[in-house]
Amino acid sequence: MRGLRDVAKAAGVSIATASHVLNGTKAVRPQVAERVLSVAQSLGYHLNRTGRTLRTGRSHTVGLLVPDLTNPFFPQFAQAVARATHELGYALLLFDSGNDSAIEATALNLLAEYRVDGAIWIPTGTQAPFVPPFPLVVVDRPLDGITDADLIQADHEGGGTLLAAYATRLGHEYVGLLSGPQSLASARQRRRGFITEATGRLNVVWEAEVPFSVELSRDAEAKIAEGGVSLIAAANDMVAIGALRVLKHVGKRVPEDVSVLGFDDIPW
Amino acid sequence: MRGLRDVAKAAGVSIATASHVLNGTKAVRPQVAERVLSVAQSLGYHLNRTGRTLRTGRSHTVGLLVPDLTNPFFPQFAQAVARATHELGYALLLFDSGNDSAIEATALNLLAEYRVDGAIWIPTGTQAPFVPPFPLVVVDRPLDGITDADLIQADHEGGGTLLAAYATRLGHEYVGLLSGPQSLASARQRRRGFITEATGRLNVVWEAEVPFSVELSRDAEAKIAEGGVSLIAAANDMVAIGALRVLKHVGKRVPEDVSVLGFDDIPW
DNA sequence: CATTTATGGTTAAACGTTTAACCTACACTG
DNA sequence: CAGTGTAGGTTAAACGTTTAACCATAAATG
Repeated sequence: MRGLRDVAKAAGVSIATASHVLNGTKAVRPQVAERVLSVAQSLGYHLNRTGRTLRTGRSHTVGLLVPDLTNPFFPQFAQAVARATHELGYALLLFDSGNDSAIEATALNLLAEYRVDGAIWIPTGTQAPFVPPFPLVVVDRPLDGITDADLIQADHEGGGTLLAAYATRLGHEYVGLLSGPQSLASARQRRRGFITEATGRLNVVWEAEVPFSVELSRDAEAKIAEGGVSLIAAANDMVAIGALRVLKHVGKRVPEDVSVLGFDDIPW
Repeated sequence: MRGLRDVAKAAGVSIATASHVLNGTKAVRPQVAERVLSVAQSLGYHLNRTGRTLRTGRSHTVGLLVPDLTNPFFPQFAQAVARATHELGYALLLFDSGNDSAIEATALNLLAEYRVDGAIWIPTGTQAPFVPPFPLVVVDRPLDGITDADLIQADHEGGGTLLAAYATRLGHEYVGLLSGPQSLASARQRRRGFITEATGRLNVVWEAEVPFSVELSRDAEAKIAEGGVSLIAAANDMVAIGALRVLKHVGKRVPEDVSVLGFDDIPW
C-alpha cells in the first residue's frame, strides 16, 4: 500500500510538504500542491490513520456500544449518532454486544485499544469491566462505580406512570404486567412508576418478568393465555409484540378481548 | 495513557520482554511474567492497536458496510458477521451508509484508512468510488468494474419465480406487483423471475417501483388503493408491510379482500 | 542599499509496537 | 574440562504520520 513517502517522492517533494498539502496545514505553491494531489489520486493513496493517531494521540474516532441491533430501537439510535459524528468529522466505531456482558467487555476493551476519543455506551448490565480510559457517555442504565461519566436517561419511571394512568383512564380494572428484566435500572424504574400509579386504582392480577425481546418466558405465556385481565401492560414494544403473538396463538383478539400497551414506539 | 514502556519500567524489565509476556511470543520465567501481568493490570494498560498495526502492517480488523440498519434484515446479517469475526479473533468495524452513496464512499475510505484486512460490502448502488485497497466480499449486488472481489448472491430470480408460482398455486389470477428499486441488481432479478413465471399464468394488472422501505411512492399507494387485484406481490418484506399499511388505511382486509406476498422473512 | 519580514520549503524527532539479531549464563554432552 | 546447546533476556530498527525548528530566497521597508 502506498504511503505518504511514495506520494512525496513521486511528486518530487518532501514528506512534510506532501503532508501539508493533504492537510492544508501550511501554505504551498498552488503548482506543487496540485502536483501532490494528482499524484496522490493516481497512486490511490489513502491516509494511514494508525500512523496519524500514533503521532497525534487523537484518533478522531468515537465508539458506540449498544446491547442489541435487532431491537429496532437501537439502529435508530445508532443512525442518529452516526449522522452527528459524521457531521463533526469523526469516525464511528459501532459495536453490538448482543446483550452478552462478556462480549461487551471485549468490545469496551477494543474501544480502548483503538484509542477512541470518547464513547457512548448503552450497557446491558450494571457493571463496567474496568474504568474506561476515555470520556464516556452512559445511556439509560447507570453503572456501579463509574462516577465521572455523563449519563443520559429517559424518564422511565414517568413512562411507567403514564402506562398505568392511561389504563386507568380507559376504564380498565384488572390488568397484567409484563415487566422487563429487573437487573436493568430502566426496567426497574418503569415498573416502579407503573406500580405506584396503579395501586388503589388498578388491580394488577398478575405480573411476569421477561427479557426485552419478543421471546417471553413460559411463565409469562401461561399468564397471558390464562386471561382474567382486560389489559396487558408491557415494559417494551418488543415485549408487547411478544404478548400479541401469544394472544393470537390462543385465539384472543386485540383489542376486542384484551388491550395491549407498549413502550418505545418502535416502527414494527 | 499508560504504554508498554511504563509497564516494562514498573516491572523492571525491557519493553521487548513485556511485549513477549503479553503476547506469549517467547519463553519468559513465570516469576517475571507474573510480575509483568500484574503490573499491566494495576496500571490499567491497554494495548495500543495503532502502534501494533503500524508495526505489523496487519490490523486484525475487518469492515462491514451495510445500506441501512433500520431494515431488520441487516442487523441480523451484521450480528452473524460479528459473531464469526469475534470467534476468529478479529475486530469488526460496522458502518451504515444509510442508502447514501456519498456516505458510502466516505465509509469505504475510512475502511481503507483504518487498514482493515478485508471487508464485506452490501452496496447501495452499482458503483465503487475507488478500487478498494483491501480484499473485498460484495454481497447481493455486483459492482461495475470491480473484478477481483468475491461475490455472494441470493438467488433473487429464483425467489421472484417462487412468488409468482405460489400466487398461481393459490389460484390467483389478477395480481399487482410492487417491484423494488430497479437500480439494484437484486430488485431487477426478483422482478425478472416474477414476470417470467407470471406470463401466461397470471395477469399483472399493475406494477409500481418502490424503494426498499415501508414508505411507498404516491403512485404505488394509489394503485394499491384502487384494487382490482386479489394479490399483491412485494419485492421485499418492508414493502409488503408498507402495502399492508395502505390496505388497512383504505379499509381493505388481509387476507380476506386481498393477499400480500413478501420476500426476506424479517421478524416484523 | 541594508535590513527586516514573509513565503515556501526541508530535516528530524517522536508516537507505541513488534521482532530479528544479539548476548549472557548456565546446563548438558562426550 | 572443552565444547555445544538452550533458556531467558536486551538492543535497536522500523512502520507512517505530524510538526516544531530551521533554512533559503524573495519581497517589502526605511
